[in-house]
Amino acid sequence: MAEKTIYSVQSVERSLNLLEAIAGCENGIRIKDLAERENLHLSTAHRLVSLLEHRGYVEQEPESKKYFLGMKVLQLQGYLFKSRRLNDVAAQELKRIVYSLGETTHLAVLSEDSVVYIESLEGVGSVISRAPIGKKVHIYSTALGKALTAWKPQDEVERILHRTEMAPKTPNTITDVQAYLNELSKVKLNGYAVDRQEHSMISCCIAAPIRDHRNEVVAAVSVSCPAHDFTKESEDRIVRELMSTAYNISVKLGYSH
Amino acid sequence: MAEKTIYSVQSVERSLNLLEAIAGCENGIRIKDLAERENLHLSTAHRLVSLLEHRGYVEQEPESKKYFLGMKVLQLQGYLFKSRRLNDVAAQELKRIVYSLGETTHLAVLSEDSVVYIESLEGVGSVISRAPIGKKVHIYSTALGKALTAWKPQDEVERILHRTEMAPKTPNTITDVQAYLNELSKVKLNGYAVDRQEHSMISCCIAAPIRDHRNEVVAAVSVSCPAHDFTKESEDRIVRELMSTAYNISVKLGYSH
DNA sequence: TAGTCAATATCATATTATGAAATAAGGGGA
DNA sequence: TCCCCTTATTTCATAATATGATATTGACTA
Repeated sequence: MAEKTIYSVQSVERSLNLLEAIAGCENGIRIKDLAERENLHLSTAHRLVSLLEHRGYVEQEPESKKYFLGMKVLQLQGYLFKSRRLNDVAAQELKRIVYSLGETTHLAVLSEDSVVYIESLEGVGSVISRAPIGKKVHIYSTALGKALTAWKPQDEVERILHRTEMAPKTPNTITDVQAYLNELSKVKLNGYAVDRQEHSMISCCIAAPIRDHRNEVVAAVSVSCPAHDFTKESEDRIVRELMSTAYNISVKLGYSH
Repeated sequence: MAEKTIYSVQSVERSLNLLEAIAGCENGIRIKDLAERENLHLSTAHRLVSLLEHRGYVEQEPESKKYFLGMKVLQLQGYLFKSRRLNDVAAQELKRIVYSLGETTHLAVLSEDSVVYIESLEGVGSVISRAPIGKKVHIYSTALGKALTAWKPQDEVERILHRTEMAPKTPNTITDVQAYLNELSKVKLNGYAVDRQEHSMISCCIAAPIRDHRNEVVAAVSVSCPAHDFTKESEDRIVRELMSTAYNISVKLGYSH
């Protein structure tokens, strides 16, 4: 928590702002609009974006002149997995879950205030489709979110929630900070988190934390299953599989407590 | 092709260099080594990397002080519009291939000089394992590379090859620019590309181009199969499936020629 | 064909990023 | 336990660099 001094390098910050702005534009954006939106002079925006383009971070569609996010990002992402070892280690285990349970599974980490999917495997014939890798969801309505935050310091969780609008996704969604914190106590007690149609009416989800050598929760695995199949029995079966999977992955990451 | 002037913004370029350097370090890297490697003064490197850290692009492991790629990259990837649309659209079709052929399939795009995998599905019980998403491979030894470059202007392909060391991966690898260009003519004639143990002795691979509304090749799908199973019959069967898959995806992307 | 709007390029200048040097924080050895 | 050495972090004056104004090019429309 010890606050580090924050350095500012104007041109770099502007570049990152531009990159993220372009990233957020599904249909691309023209340089002029971009400059306006970011309050930059046209020539400045153009110079910075040209550089990003040259480096492959953004691409310009020749005919519309609109800028889109570039494929370089994918390459970076490829390195991310390698560097984190998580994926390599987790891939085998996820496959095993899918084979044994036939349900869709996800691997996710916490990034800033969000749950970010970093791997997913769709159950053969499963009704629940996998989330695209890189997708962000809120912490408050998902089992993964609960599993990823349950062991964090409470004040940190509160801070995240205060920055988040806890809009109800379904009638079951937890929309109250205190209620969420209570839920987290249960998660810690059980060792796993459950989403009972809180994110979507069609599915329920169970998630378990993955820990590294420091005993820190660094990721979480989940299994989703159709709400109408979610009985006490299936829940127990999934929990058993999931906990052992999460444990195996943790051990491979160096966890030994 | 008209050469654009390349702008340079020192601090931004340095930041991107640092980001990419960190990305390439599987085991993380300390600021001092990073500064040395990039020929930057320690304080400059530190300032820039701190900024990247603050923005979530890199993360510093507290005890070792080493820097790793951050999770922000995943969020960006989630925004990758083109590829996401591509992924959504392609996912269904890839699944179909896996079901019908039982072989591992890949979806890739060209980024800079490389083939980059953006989606992969492993065939149930297949010997060929899927490449990790984000992985880069050279264009000259893979069916995907051929499919992605065959319809590009020849001079562009030549330029890529001249920047690439065409090292033989197997005795079958094409290591000569002219031979590769000839191969591309065949690809264009057939409408699909084949790798006959050119990248690895254990597998063969067939790839077909995916086009968008402009008729441009924007991606390619491939099916890999064990070399010993690669008969004329299996080739035909795969080609048939693959071509219709590539066509379906193209149509969904707006292709209509 | 002229006129408009947006993208791209050039360039002098002031702002900003820089490197040097100081400080803080660990970590290992005596 | 304490000291020394290494490395991370911070500060700050200055020169180099990024900036915005302006000019040019190009594409589209009426």
